[in-house]
Amino acid sequence: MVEINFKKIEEKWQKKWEEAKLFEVKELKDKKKFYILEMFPYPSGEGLHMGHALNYTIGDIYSRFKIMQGFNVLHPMGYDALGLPAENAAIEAGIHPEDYTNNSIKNFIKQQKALGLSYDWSRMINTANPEYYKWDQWIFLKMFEKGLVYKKTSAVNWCPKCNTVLANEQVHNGKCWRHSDTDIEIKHLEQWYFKITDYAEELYDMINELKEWPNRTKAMQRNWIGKSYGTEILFEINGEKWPIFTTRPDTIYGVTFMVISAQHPRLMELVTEEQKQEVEEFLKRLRSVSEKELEEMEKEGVFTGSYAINPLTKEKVPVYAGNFVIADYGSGMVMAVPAHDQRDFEFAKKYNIPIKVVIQPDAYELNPEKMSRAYTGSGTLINSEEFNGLNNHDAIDEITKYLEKRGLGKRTVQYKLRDWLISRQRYWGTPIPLIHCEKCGVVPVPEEELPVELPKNVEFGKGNPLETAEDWVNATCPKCGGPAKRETDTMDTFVNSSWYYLRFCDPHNSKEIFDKEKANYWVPIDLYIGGAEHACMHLIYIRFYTKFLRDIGLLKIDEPAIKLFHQGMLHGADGNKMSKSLGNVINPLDIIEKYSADSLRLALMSFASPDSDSQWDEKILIGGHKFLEKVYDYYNNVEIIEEDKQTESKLHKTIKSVTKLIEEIRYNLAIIELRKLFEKMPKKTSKEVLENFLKMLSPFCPHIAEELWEKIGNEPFISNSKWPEADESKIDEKLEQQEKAVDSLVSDIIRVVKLVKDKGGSASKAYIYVLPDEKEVYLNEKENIQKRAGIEIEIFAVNDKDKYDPENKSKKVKPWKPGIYLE
RNA sequence: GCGGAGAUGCCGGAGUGGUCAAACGGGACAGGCUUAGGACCUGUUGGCUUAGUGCCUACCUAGGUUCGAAUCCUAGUCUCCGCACCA
Repeated sequence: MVEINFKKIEEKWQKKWEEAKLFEVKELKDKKKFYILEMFPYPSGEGLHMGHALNYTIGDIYSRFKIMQGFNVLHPMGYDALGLPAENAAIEAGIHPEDYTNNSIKNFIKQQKALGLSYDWSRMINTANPEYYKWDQWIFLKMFEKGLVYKKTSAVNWCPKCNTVLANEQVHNGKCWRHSDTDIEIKHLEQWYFKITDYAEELYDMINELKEWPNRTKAMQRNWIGKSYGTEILFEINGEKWPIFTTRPDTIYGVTFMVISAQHPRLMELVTEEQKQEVEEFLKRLRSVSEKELEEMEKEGVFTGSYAINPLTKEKVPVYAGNFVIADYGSGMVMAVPAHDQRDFEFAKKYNIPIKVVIQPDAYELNPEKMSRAYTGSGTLINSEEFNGLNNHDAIDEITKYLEKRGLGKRTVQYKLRDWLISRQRYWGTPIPLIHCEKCGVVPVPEEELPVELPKNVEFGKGNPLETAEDWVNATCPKCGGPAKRETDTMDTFVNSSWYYLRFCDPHNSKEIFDKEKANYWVPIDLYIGGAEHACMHLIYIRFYTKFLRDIGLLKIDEPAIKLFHQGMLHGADGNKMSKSLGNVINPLDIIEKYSADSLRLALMSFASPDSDSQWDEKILIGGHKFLEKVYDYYNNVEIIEEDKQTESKLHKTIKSVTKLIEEIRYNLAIIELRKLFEKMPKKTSKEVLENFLKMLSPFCPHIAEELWEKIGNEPFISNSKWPEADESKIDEKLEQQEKAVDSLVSDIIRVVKLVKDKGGSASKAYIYVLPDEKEVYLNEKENIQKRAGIEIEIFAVNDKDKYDPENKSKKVKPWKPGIYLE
């Protein structure tokens, strides 16, 4: 077999694609568009890792497939360049984040090109570029204008490693999403928020419209947004009506106390003089614990000194401040029914608060004295005045109606989703375009002054670096012209990635965020590919932004992406997550160097289905590499003939299945189909077979496909040639059957030879007896059969007069099941 | 606690009512080629049995539906993942 210089071939075609601007696209009205996007990377100094390579290859195959199918394919790439890791890495390396980031991007591009990815590089974007983040600021101002931006002081999540606050979505299990070893601290700070909760309802309800999103992602989003139906009930405390939210109004007669969140902004209004000290001590203690510890803490609380009046019973119940009530869910205060809620039960036991049973299960009788846990099941109402005897499910409705009639409450819907905390006390992010004026208060930077660029001269390492840029901080108030100060918080980097897909439609527009017509030509994204870990972060934010931009008239779509695809996690060969400390990291570039980009692409798609987790396996890589060598070798020696019905039949069957499998992103199976076809391609075959096999191979292994396409006498490029269509009339099941019959004859001969030899006999020739009308088929395959079975054969029809058949084996012959006699 | 995914032969991994002892790859084994090894080619790879056959046992466990189940239903076991004091 000849040595193949994969590297030379790959560089040759990468250059040609680039020179031909093969993947650059424009809006073409008469062509059907297809927008395919992989989640853009955060360009770290480490360069491309295997997960990136997997992600991009999945997208690239689809993109190439769609191009060949005649779609106008937008397939862009950009860099999510702002963010803390770059800032930290830059500080560590002693260089400016901008230089650090630009180097990383250059490195990324080089590596992505080496993979042979079909991007329209002319549309590349870099979010750290002021021409990009200018539009982040522009959107911010639009939101500000619409009242979707606000500032509030509250308990926030602080990551001591990042040195900044985090959004709710970025706290995973009480730890920072970037530092899984770092406990989140609770701080009370004034921060900027986006009012994403204004969109909670639509974000929740429209999940149903996301027909081609993975179910688990939709489930996670539903869970995260957390819609629940319930009743808001007004409790009077100190002469004032306080609303509380409950999903169990049926238990209202069982309320024996109330709990207000320790983080509630109005908590102190309820605290009496006598209880003040105790409450403050409690709060102080809570402030010193991390979020994680808070979650693991026992339910605790202190009496506030105030009493609430139950609107139905008129009973007075004590109000406690508690550590287990969430300040910004519902109204931050709950009615506590210890008999029928486990948390309330534990709290009541701890503080000796009475327990009142109001729902009796059908099977037995509850005794408040003897209960060891709350009864949360269904049953019949007792101790509930006129509602006694009602089934509790009906009571939910009845009691709510009763309350509504008297103006004491109403049906409502609550969401778990919190507003998006976007303030970050760090440098490498989009500056918030606001100015603080002593006279005028908070004043937005006028649109025409955008972008507010990041100042270059800042000091890193002491709190928020922006505060050290005095020239920058000191500004004039756009309203009164007086001295003022710039906002030094920057925006969460998730802001940048929330609308980047739109900028790709018109990346160099300096006049507006994007041309509406261009954007509306390309959107929505037809196929969006990325990791599942973004289900409750990026994928909620991008939906929110899309809806907002629609509402200000820029877009006509409701959702950013039609189909969402999550690639599986690629683990190291040892089954663990690839990590430097475990030493199981495989670098894509090393593999490209040692084997080839095509081999890597093939391997990445062969480990398992692209959406399931898999392990790196050198053997699969080598197996694929060998396959490509065989293909190359084959095309260099194949003899082209006019027609090859047998293989063409197989070809068209394969076209049918491969097309479907690629469409469904089941690339691993598509590759298997191609391998099966190749296995059956004979030394002499038709151009139709040769061309179409290569076409189908080309999305997976585009370089070698181009090379061999040229070799068999075609003009470049196979990359934009027409995807084959299955011709049903060429699929001949009879030929397939014959092929199977030949296969089984071969293995039958081998089996019988072995049996004979095992019994001490010998066999040097096999006589084969077939039905008369099958004879020709077998004769045509004679050489093939001899070679494969490793024995000389002679074929007779059962009715041949002069056949040699000493044991009368022709008697056993059935259709496509020849008789065999060995000598 | 809530929600999601899954459990298939030595391994990876297809298959989701019959055409399934179950694709494809890897490994192992046998044969060919070769001075030898590698590479390459051919075949075998649940058990028993047989001149290429037939039978039995199999797709986490236990039941069930069906003429028929790896595939559907019920219960259970285990694994992975996400969220989690959301009232």
